[in-house]
Amino acid sequence: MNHTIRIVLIEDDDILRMGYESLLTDIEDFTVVNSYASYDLARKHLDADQPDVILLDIQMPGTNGLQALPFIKKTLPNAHIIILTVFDSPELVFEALTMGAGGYLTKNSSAAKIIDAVREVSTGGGAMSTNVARIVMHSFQKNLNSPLTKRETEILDRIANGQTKPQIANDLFIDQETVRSHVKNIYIKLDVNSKAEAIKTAKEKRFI
Amino acid sequence: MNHTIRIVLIEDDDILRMGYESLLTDIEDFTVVNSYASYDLARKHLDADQPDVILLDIQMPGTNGLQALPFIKKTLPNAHIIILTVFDSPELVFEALTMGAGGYLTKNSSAAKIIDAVREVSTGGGAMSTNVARIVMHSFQKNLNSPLTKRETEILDRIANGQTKPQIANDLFIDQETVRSHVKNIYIKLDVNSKAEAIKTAKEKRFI
DNA sequence: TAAAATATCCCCCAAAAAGGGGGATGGCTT
DNA sequence: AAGCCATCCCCCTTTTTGGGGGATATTTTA
Repeated sequence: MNHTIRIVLIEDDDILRMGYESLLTDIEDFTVVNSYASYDLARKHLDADQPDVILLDIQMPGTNGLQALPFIKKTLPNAHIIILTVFDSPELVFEALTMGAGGYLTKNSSAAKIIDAVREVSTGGGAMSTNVARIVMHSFQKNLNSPLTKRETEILDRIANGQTKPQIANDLFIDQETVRSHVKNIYIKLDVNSKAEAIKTAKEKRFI
Repeated sequence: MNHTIRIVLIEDDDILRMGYESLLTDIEDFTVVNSYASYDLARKHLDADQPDVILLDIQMPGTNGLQALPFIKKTLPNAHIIILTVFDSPELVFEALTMGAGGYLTKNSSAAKIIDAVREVSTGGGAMSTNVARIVMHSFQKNLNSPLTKRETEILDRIANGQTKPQIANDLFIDQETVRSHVKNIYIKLDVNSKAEAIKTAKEKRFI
């Protein structure tokens, strides 16, 4: 199959945009159908462009990349979007990920990585620069030195999922009073005295 | 700096293990200090091996990779661990991520990807095969067609974090009764009638 | 512009849950 | 033998919840 990957660039920096365009155009099965300096400029053309992959800058004049993402997904549900950014703060990364980008590259990514990423997302894969991967993996990592026992962790986890003590007791086939005892111990260990505080503390310290 | 990256392989498949060893040994700044068919065999040697990077298979006889991970991290806190697996189920991926691996590769990864991954994790970066990246990114992606309004989502999110209505009211500078109204509407929209159900449903449908 | 959705607030009520205190018991590990 | 762990029991008050019935002003959308 000699299917050409149709690419649209949305990047406000002229130099970078031309750089990407030149880089990607040189790839045999890539076609850069259009490139724009902002989403506001791109918007009315996207439908006609019918891109398979959109390289989308976050910081842009007017509608920024993250704001544009939902609109793009509505207009072109089948397009794969790769976020480009110089920032790599956890907050921005997670916000971008929740918006449903197929890839997230920091701008220091090498040419080879960018080309790989385009190919990956166009086939439904995921692409992440190593900075982003590190941030994401760190967010998953649990604290291995939790003061909580297995049972306590199990129970606090259920509390964090909104279960009441009676429900938890029922699910775990133990008495409500047992759950209560565990909760008491959890509160002592975390030095808190309410559900909300326990959840907050436990999440901050990655006990759950 | 001509620092050699010391690598240990723990992989029960003889062919694969030798394949990796041959592949990695050929890299100038890589040294495969040892390779083992199981964690149980590797355990007593790891301290002497002092690896920078450990390639760790998940499915193994005896202690499997995920079970071994906490022990390895305790023995060698500074070693970077790359999980190798043929499976790529979300459950396994997330479990491995919570254990604190620095990389997660599926076994269909190309030689180049493996070499890249070793280099990445040895410098504290993250490495993820595209399959894994896809799974992880999908887990973050929120449902863009949530029936909940911004305010309702905000409130449900706080409920999911264990906050009570009075606390939420206080934080948002609104009346408890207002919070109550929103909660009522949330329950109607989600067709539930308790906190726990609302959280469960909203998480399943990725509204929060 | 008119209708719908949204965000805000008010009252009634009973049932449920939470949290603080005080225990006990058997099992397992160190 | 001492500690931790998981299990269960009782006292008690306060807080929270959820179901019902509204109102009103702003904002969005059709």
